[in-house]
Amino acid sequence: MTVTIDGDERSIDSGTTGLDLFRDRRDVVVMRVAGELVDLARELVDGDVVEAVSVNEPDGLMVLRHSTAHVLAQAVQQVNPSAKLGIGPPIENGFYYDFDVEEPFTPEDLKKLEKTMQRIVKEGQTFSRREISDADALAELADEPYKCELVGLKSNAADAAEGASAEVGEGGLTIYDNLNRQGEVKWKDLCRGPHVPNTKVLANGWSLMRSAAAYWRGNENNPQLQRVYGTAWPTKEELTEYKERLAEAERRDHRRLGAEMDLFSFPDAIGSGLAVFHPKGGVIRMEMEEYSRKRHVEEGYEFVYTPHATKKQLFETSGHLDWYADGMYPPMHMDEERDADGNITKQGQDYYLKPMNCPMHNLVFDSRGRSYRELPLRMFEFGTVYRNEKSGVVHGLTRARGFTQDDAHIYCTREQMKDELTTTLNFVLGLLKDYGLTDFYLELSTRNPEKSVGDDDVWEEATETLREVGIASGLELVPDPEGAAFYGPKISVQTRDAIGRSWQMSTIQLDFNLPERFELEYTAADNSRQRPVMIHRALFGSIERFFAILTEHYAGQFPVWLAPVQVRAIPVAEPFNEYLGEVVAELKRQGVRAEIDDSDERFPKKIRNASKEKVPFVLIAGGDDQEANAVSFRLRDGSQDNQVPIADAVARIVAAIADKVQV
RNA sequence: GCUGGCAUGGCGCAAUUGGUAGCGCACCCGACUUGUAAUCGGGAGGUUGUGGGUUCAAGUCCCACUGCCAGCUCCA
Repeated sequence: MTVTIDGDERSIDSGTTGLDLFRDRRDVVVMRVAGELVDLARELVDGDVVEAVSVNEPDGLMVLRHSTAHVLAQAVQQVNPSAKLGIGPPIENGFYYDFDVEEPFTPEDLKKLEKTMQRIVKEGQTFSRREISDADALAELADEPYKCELVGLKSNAADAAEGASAEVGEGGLTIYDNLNRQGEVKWKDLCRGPHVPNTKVLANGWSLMRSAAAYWRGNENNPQLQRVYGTAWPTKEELTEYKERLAEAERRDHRRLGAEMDLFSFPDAIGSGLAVFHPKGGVIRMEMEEYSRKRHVEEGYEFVYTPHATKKQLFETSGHLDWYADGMYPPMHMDEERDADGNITKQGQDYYLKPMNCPMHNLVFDSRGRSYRELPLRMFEFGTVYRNEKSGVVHGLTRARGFTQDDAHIYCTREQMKDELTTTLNFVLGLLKDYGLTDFYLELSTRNPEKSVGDDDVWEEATETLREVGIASGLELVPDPEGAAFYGPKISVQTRDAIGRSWQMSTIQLDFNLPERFELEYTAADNSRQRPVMIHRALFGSIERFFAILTEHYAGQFPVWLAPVQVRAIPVAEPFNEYLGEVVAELKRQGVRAEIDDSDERFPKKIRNASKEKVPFVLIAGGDDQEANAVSFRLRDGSQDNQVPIADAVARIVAAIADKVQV
């Protein structure tokens, strides 16, 4: 019979499997037949179009990780036969498997499980597929209540739970038996497959990472299972590299750098998720804000300031209390008066800390009659908001309970909307680039019918407008179905940082609903009353969070314009203090944050201190420099540039700041 | 909020079976000071996150609370 293998037609005997075909290619873990991933052990039939799938490509790697998850589950049930199986899919960088067990896993348990897995891997067990009817599966898996639940849900596995489609898919059910070399069944699991042919393929490229609870089928009303996370790679070298990437991310963690570099802290006395910025962090933040202000002025934004607290009514009008009351700080009951007997003599009222700035900006818009001549009206504010984030989600500066949005609301006509969105998107991207981010893509978040207000055609128009603007940008546009806020669709700018992690940055939301709720109006050219369209736009999202992202992106080595200390002058010895002091004075006159280290420490210690503080420019002067009326540069990478004439050195530093370059 | 773990001077860590809380860095004082990541000596600093309990005795065991870490759920 004839099959097509990786584009070449070949004639093969009946009964030939992928194992036979790809015997010489050790990297091939699975194959694609007519575009579908199947086990190598599958027998091919006449006319099949077959592609080898290497462990080094995404599909192959996923299969490897899925199979590793199976070995984990096998090990868990070997150690603890009463453990019930949940779901065990591959994920980015690895896999997890959920178990219902009496006692949560301890770190020692994980070590023991790794040893057990190691034995299974070394034993070279094969994954053997067998088809089974629903009824037979339910009978065979009677001891696995979660698997049985999945059997009942299989027709819409994608909805059943994240990862459920790894276990059951549309069509017939399959069970994988793990066979030892004698062909004995050592373990089995309901699974859609495919799998690598043999556990030996896993080799030494995997590792268990951590355990934690997870809700069954991702619903917090369901019981919690114990989830074990692992990672798996084609080779031990790639595993080691992955672990090194994790270590690098840890070294860059803004919470760690924030403490080390004295940038900010979260005093217990203030409360969870509420940061204070120390002087060095304050400088960085001030520079970030100042530059943003300057650019907003240039782009025609006007600046407003609004209070942090407001009466309840405002958030009833906006609808925020309907949707987000749980996420708001509880109300403060004000102005109530009682007599001596405790009877209320004056009704009080509730005030809330603001979780959003938009209602306040609407009130500014509505403070007087507006003309079409004023539109687009662009209001900007560094508006500090407070949100009652659940205790378990607070995370450094990236998820705080109090933070400052660089928030703008643009009021315009429907005709202006598209141009305005285009301009805004370009402005946003340009500004992010100025802060040193370069790698972007867009995400289009569309309506969630369960969590939204407004008419369909209005949503449709808003969504299509955003889509057109997104496509016109030329950036990749990724759909985010049902990800929109209740009042309108949004486009968000995602950025990848220096070590490849993506972050959601700016959001641009189109909103026809709040203008309606606030009954905002302007007078059009024909003297009619018209409703403006509102564009919500945050660029950093939150300044605190952007601060954290930049800190991690730069690993604390900020570009000169943001660095808390831009120049540290270090005399080789005490006699040169005065000479270097004059250079520092000149730099200060030019607005540079320069300081001299005239402490009693010895020279090498001063170099070390400057290095640990990640100061971008270290200026050194000794006898050679003084004679030449020069200074020597030492940069953060340890490189040097000796005997640079003072005027040149100053010019170089001033230019590096003005050009916002990294050094 | 849920599950698990953790909490010892400013920071990083130590303290045997429950038995006198130590070390390094930073800080203060003194001496030293000539070319690229740690000069030497001395000093000060902690009722061990908070509140209860068990015990002759608690950093260590138990309970509650607060905070932090990981994951889940959530994220306007």
